[in-house]
Amino acid sequence: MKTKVREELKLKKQAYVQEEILTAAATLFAETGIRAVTIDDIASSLGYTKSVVYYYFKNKNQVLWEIFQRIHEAWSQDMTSIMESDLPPAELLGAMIRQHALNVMGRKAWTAIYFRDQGELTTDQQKIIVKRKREYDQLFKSAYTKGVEAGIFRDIPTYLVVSGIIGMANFTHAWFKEGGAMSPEEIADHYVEIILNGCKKN
Amino acid sequence: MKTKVREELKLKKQAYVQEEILTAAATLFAETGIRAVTIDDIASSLGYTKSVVYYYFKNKNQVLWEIFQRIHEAWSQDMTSIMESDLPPAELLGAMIRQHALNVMGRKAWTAIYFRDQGELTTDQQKIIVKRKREYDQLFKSAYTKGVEAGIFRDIPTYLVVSGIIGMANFTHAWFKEGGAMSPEEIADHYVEIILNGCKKN
DNA sequence: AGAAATTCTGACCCATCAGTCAATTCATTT
DNA sequence: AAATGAATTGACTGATGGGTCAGAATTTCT
Repeated sequence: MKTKVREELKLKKQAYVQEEILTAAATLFAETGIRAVTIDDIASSLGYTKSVVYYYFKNKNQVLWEIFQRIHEAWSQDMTSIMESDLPPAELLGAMIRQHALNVMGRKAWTAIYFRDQGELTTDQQKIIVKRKREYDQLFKSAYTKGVEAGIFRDIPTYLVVSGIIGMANFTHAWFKEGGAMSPEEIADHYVEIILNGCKKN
Repeated sequence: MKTKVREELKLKKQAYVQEEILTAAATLFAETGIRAVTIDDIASSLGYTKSVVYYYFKNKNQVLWEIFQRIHEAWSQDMTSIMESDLPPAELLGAMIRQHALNVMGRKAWTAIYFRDQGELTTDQQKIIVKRKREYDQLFKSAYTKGVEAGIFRDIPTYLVVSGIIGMANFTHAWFKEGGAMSPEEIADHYVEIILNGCKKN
């Protein structure tokens, strides 16, 4: 069946162009905000015309939604693989903070979009994102709770601690510059230390 | 000179309507993002027509810029009055964190706009805001540096600590609900404790 | 009351931009 | 070389929304 081979090739090429468009779109969205970016902008940043984008995506919302999907997939994979390694509470929470911070700094555009532009999605899509964010927070919460139960973390409301961690890490997207004085790893490690010390029971 | 009295009255009335419009605009801007809010939306949320807004403001950008001015004024006033009370480093930094967190939670709309929508300003305006933010950060940095010199804080790069603090506090705007389980003061105090413990030299 | 200033209205213009579509080019297969 | 189908173009439409303006309504002053 040559048709099958051809079909696959076609899909691969399409997938490639789609990813290319998504990457370009994400960069532009992050820079100036979704509303400020036209489909023309996305297309011409790749040397295409508007119609090409519409050939690969139904509409602007689908482009945005696919970006959200990519972000979620990547982040949740990273995080769950950490959860599986059963480290003791402090090390576990530390690894999670570190990973989240690295993710943010490694893909600043993603963070900007994921946390700033949720409101551009449809209400149904927003519901999904809210739920996913809750699940993501939940991973941090359970790690912290374990630490409290083990008597090594102070008994502070977990959502407060977790939000603080996420907020602290997310904010790096606003100031971190690739190739600056500190590497993402150093920055992440400092934050891990601040939080772990800050929450340590003494 | 009756004309003078009249002039003043006129200005007062105008000022009142202007503030009214700015408040309404800020709320809407925060909710859905600046681009998503039309001048009509702002006007009709107050029972006015579009033209009324244009009577009091030159254009949409001026509305936004005035909001940014208000935010800066309020925040920098709060902060400098804390700086003037010469507290010892740890207490000083604690008071600043507390104040910033309270400001954020007290005016969630402002925070959303000030940190999310900077990109909607003109480049000249952005430059001013960037400079102001740097000055604001500087206040925190100097407080932290004092603590390091006094040997009570660990010697972590100050911009890292300060960004962490601001990020943590700012993020409350995304989850804090008026009338929830914890008061803004309690939340602020917890964050103060986490940071001070996290940075304490031991 | 009547003049003068102020505030407000609604219709209008114009640029932008999401999304469509018929037609064309290009690549692949037979 | 002809046929099939994928990829691309560019012109078009329709809606939206920023901003203008001439005049109407209202308030204030004399």
